[in-house]
Amino acid sequence: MREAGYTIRAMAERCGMTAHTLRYYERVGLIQPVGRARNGHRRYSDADEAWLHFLHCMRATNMPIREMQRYAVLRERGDDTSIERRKILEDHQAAIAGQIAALQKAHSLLTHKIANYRKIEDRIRIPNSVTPESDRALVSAN
Amino acid sequence: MREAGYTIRAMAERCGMTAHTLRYYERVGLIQPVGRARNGHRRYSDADEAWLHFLHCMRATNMPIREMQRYAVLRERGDDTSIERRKILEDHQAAIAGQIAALQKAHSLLTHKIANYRKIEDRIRIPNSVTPESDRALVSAN
DNA sequence: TCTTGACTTGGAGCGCGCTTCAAGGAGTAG
DNA sequence: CTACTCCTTGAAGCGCGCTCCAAGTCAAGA
Repeated sequence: MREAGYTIRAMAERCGMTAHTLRYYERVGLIQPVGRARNGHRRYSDADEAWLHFLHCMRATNMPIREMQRYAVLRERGDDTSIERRKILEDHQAAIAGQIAALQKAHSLLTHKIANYRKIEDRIRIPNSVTPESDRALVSAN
Repeated sequence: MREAGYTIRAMAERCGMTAHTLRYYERVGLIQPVGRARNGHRRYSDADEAWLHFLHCMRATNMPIREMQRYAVLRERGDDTSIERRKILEDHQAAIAGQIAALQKAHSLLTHKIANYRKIEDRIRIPNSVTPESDRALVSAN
């Protein structure tokens, strides 16, 4: 069975999802019913791939499935839904900015904590060393 | 019932969690059994608060509960678990870096898509305007 | 005394996003 | 023909992280 388009397996690999997930996305309306080979097997187009990549990117940044569904429905309705779709994307972009901020905060917190652990380890490796005044507060601060 | 320490409600607010979540965290061992007032109500200390803030920060950056449990257990075992704990934090920091990268990629993708939607909207507002050559490819590219 | 409200517990329930199962069909190699 | 692989479907199941429920205790206020 040749015929044009990617098999579900191939597309799953290309998009970094599983075949299960692709069927699931189709079932819940995130992607329109996919073309079929004569034997009934799905055949994905390049357009499908682009859309799936987009979906993957949105999911990977924690857009809920429900929101993606809203977007997908608008997309199917055409260009006159542009403003609503843009709103969804802008909201999600703002959500992303928030996530980035939280992650950066945590990242720098971890930098400090990791440095502190190194100090604790030093103290253990060199048992009788004198802990500098300035570090007294840090060490063992969980 | 006065007595020292924060009520569960107060602590929940301070940490941006619900009282339910605080009990849940205690139940699954993320936090040691909390002190009690004479009537059996929980009373949280400042040390509890610091730890809960840390937990909150880790959860907010998608550290799984299981991993936080591993960390909590090591922390209770004391300073000789420093290396293991540091490893956990370093791994999580790396995970955070990965998340930030994915989010930034999505953020810039959205910037482009949003700009494109604006173009579509312009075309609709000024029906007979000429779409510049350079934009032909972009417009309607979902 | 009665009510109100904040807390306690163990256990059940829930929403999300998949993930797996069971049963079956179609095409290919030996 | 047999065996194997890859696909199909509808439906059930699952892991996570809460979230809520039911029933009870306790203390303060009217």
